Amino acid sequence: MLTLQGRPQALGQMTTPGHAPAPREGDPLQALANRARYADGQAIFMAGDEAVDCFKVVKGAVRLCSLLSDGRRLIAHFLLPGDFFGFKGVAAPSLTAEAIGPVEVTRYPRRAVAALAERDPEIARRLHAMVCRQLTRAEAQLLVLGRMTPPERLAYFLLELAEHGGQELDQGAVLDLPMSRQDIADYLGLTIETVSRTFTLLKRKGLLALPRQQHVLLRDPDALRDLAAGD
Amino acid sequence: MLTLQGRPQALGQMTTPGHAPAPREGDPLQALANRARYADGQAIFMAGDEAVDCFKVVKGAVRLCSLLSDGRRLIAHFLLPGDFFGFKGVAAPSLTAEAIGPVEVTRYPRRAVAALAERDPEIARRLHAMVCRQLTRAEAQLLVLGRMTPPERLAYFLLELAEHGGQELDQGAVLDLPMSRQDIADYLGLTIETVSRTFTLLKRKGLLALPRQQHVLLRDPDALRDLAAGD
DNA sequence: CGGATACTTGAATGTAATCAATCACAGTGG
DNA sequence: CCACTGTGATTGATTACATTCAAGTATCCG
Repeated sequence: MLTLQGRPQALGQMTTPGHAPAPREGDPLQALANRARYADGQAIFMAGDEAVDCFKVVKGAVRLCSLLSDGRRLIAHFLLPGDFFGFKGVAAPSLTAEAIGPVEVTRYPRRAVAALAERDPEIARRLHAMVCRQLTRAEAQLLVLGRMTPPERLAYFLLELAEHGGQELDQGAVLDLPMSRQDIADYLGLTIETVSRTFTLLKRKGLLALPRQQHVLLRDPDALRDLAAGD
Repeated sequence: MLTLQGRPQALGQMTTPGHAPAPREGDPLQALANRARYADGQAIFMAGDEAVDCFKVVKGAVRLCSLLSDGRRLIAHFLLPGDFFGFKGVAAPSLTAEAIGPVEVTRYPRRAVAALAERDPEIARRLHAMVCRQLTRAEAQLLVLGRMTPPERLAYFLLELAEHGGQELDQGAVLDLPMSRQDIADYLGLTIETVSRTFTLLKRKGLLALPRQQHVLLRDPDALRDLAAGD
């Protein structure tokens, strides 16, 4: 019932080649691109501020989060290399984007993107498809936060991350977690302790191993999939 | 920090006049419309099935929900008169739409809507804006499900409902709840008992009154707003 | 008015949160 | 190279709170 979407927000097949800043002919969007870097924890944009740019992650990871005044935090999305963000609508963003570790992004001026979408229906279609995918993704996550147990949530998270890479994970893929346990907790609506205990639980059950704190070996992807599907 | 969006998915200002089936000249979308009725509990479309139509609620209420195989359910959205649904992307819907009580909807054939959007950039823009609003709404709800307490969740729900009507609620608006306590529970990620107890709690605190089971009088909208904002 | 359903309330349980300490690890400087 | 230090992660003990199980009560409909 719960199906994981691969590559949640791939807007196209732009395999940005390394660090070449030259616009790629095939993609009019890429002509608008420029690079930017952010340090660990730095805000890329803030909820409520006027949105001036759209982004694509090139290197590193980004979190999109909401914050309550008493410090409670929820991370709505993690963005990894290849993911686009900040493309939603024209108004001010409702989420804050922050760098997880050093991050490198491509930046597209919002006005130019909008103008391009006006002229080029194909671009408009791609932007629309992107937002639709994000919505589907968010809806799946509502079920996770509203009705799933901690082990189910963690399995969901790990598989989502694994499928982003697109790698076959049937032969014990090793997953690299760029984010902290606190980030994972804030993504899954749990505390850091519960995330830790749940890692330990899944380890004891033989579903995964933790060779390093930031590395996860998925020992039994099928069992994890069953968990993540909630049945 | 948590801002409620009024009229979450108003696609236009189509003030559909009662039961007139005639297409309205000003709106090319309306030319595609036809009517349909559904009985209480009836599925309008099912997650996974091919999407053939888009909808607008005319009368009654609709729930969009996910279901796990063991019966756990989460309602992602409630749709009320004036709300559009089923407009997301071209693929199969990820949520099931069900009638809450007898429902009357306008139906737009998906193919025709897509074709219209191809020809008419203004329509495409409206569709895009609609999906963006839904995404923003879903992101706000992630925070609710992931980090808020039961009273906060209920206050959020009630205000969201109140603001849908667009009425000024400063002078004790009476709210009509078309859905059951179980529906509210499945929307807020709680059990039916917790929803009930939370109603009682807010009643004791003087924030609201329940003249009938389905009617809520918002006695102190400001306090409710503070609760819903989580601070 | 009767019966069914939906909602509320109560008591007990279980689970995740909290509070607190220990452990592992990366980075630094001796 | 290795002890030292600070941060982040894990583990343990306790608490708080929503869930579960179980009556009771109100409401709606025929």
